[in-house]
Amino acid sequence: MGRIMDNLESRCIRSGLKMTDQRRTILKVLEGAEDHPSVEMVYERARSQNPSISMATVYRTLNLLDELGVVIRHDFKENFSRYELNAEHHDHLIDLETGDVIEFQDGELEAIKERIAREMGYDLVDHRLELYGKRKRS
Amino acid sequence: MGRIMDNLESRCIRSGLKMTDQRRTILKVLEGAEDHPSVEMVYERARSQNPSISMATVYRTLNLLDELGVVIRHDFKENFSRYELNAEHHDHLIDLETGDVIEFQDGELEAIKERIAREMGYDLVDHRLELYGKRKRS
DNA sequence: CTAGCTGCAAAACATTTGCATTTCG
DNA sequence: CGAAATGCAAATGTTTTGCAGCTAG
Repeated sequence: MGRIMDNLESRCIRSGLKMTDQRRTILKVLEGAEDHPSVEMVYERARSQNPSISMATVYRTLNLLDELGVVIRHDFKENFSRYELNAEHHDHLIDLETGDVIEFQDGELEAIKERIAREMGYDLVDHRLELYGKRKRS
Repeated sequence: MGRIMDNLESRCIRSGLKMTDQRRTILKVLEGAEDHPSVEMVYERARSQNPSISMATVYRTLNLLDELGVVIRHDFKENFSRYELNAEHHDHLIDLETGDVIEFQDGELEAIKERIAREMGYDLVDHRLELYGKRKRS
């Protein structure tokens, strides 16, 4: 540990955030997450490490981190949001049967997105691509 | 008119839906929409043609139409849903400055989406691609 | 010390639902 | 007539916020 967390922490501090226990805990939860946790999940995991943390703080913190670009907020076809640390760009494939979220990256795809935006007279600021599928039988 | 609406209506009837004034009005609103209206907007437009229509009915109807595949529900990066008639497939570019939603279609892109899902061992059931951009200057 | 955080509970929003009544077929 | 649809108001689930007290820097 240490390396990544320090980077995260210092990035937050450089952005003018105060480092409280709650925030440190939330960052640690995000760091350790191998999935794309919902706010509820971040809350529960944080709470198990540090019971004195409230839902409101989790929401406020995730919103801040999102604005700073430290995390990415996802709104898949569900009625709640999920978050993940903002690492290298990738897209998502959602398994419709299990709800699993699988990451993937495809250079050709990235190039095409850029091209399309450009052709339409736009600078691409952000984008999202989600594939929803069922595991192939046989 | 007539042609499209009859198709819509008969499609609904064939699916076992009763054709009420409210539903006819909502279908007409969707037919006339050149944008991607929110539920609130569908409600207001429907209401101006037929004041005896309630929000609950708009929600219930749009959900039904979505299940039947008559409309497509979009959840862009906003905190509400938008709907449009289910015509030929296309993706969306959202203008971050004006909020305008622009449709586009790109065959190469479609092929790549299929390929990626296949390579990962999935059958593509649904997908969404949204580009968020700012109009190029100069 | 004090701007910024926090917890709590209440509010805000979009959306759904229970129920009594009306309507389509 | 009977199943399905409607309006209304209340309930829901997620996310936000006002406020008084706490804490990092």
